[in-house]
Amino acid sequence: MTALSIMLVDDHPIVREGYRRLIERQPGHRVVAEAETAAEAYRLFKSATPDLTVMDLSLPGAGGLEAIRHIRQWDRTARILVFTMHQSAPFALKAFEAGASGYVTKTSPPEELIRAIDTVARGGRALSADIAADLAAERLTRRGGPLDELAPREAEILRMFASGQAAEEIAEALCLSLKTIQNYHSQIKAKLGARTDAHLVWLAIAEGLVLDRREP
Amino acid sequence: MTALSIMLVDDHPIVREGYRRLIERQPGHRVVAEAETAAEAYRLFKSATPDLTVMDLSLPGAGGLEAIRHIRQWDRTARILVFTMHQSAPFALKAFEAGASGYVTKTSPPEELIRAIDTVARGGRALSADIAADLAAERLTRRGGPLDELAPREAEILRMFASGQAAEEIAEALCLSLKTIQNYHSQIKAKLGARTDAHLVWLAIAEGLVLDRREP
DNA sequence: CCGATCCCTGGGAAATCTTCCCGATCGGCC
DNA sequence: GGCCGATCGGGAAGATTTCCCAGGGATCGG
Repeated sequence: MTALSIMLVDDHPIVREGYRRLIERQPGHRVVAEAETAAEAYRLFKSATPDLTVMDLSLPGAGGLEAIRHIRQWDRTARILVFTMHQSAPFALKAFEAGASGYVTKTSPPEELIRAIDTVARGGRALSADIAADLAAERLTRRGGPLDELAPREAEILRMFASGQAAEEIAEALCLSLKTIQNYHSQIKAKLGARTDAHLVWLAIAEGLVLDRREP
Repeated sequence: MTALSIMLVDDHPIVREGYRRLIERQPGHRVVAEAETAAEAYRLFKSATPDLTVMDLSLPGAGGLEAIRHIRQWDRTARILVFTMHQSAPFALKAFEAGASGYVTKTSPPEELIRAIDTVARGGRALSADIAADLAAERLTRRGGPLDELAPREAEILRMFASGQAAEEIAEALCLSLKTIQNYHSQIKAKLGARTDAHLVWLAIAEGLVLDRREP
């Protein structure tokens, strides 16, 4: 096999520069494309067809998760390695759900990124040690997020509420009674121990139910 | 004068690597120290006494702003250039208030960082073009951030509310009537056009009134 | 000094929302 | 079948929100 072709997706040119130098220091690794936005990533992927894509989640416009879904929809065999600053297990889970094969945080030592690239290129899965530890702790303690307490419907309504939708809008969107939404709202606050709507928003953010900046 | 000595402060090793290579490509620029946390930055500054410090705002533990204040408290002549992903005029203002001499976003082309480093080293002030445009637009249109609409008291109450405090708690903390807080709350929502408390929290986050993760 | 204006503080009253309790249905599971 | 939890909503008392209003204080131009 010849060189491994790689596409970089990150909205910070200087940061891309750092990745590129680091990656191309490895023999047999070539960066063949660089994209700044989700749309550009999708477009470039189709023309460059890299063996592997290294993608940040925080992108202007549609977020990185959207980009991953689009690319995977176009090529189900695409290997995508998420490389992001978000040191959050919920983000990592979302990335894998969207179709990523790896998740490495930018706080990791450079060797970890290199190792993850090789692993993912070989068809494997890679996960940052810190995130892996988080997930393990979550599984062991059975309550990494208080969200486990919530029924699916409750979590869904919390997500909509925390993202700013009014109770009436949620009711309409879900074809439910306003009263039902209000009841859920009270129940969710009670279950999570939130005394305030604002507190509820922070909990939703902390659990990765809603994303603070644009999206991933 | 001999070489310009520079300290880098950023919690991502790989990102620091990128900066360092970029900076040291300039003749007469030498990176003499690298720090990952605010505490480390303060400690290293005292021993390395760099001519200029390039600092990210998102640091583990105490944030970058805190580091800037500490360093400037120790050396009022310290030249600090903030280099961060936060493309937000309020963040930039906070940085300058804390004692920074420059603010460049990571979305800027590399040359802008180089130019800013030289400007700040020479005793000047530097500001990213995008942030400068934001500030100008804010001044011109009188509402770049919707928060300009708010009276100081309103902003204060919004901050407390958005950070999760209940109306009653705010009233007690400020020695005001609960009714007053409730009235403010309604008025703030009306002024900012927020239909929902959650929406209000997002606005407060977007304007940098409250900080999502740790601090800047 | 005077009026205009804005900020800060709160009362009143009607409308709305929250909370708590309750019943109903439906699908799993023992 | 019986039990349990998830989902969906009504009812009523209590709390909150909203809108309107008002007085005091500060500032500013005339």
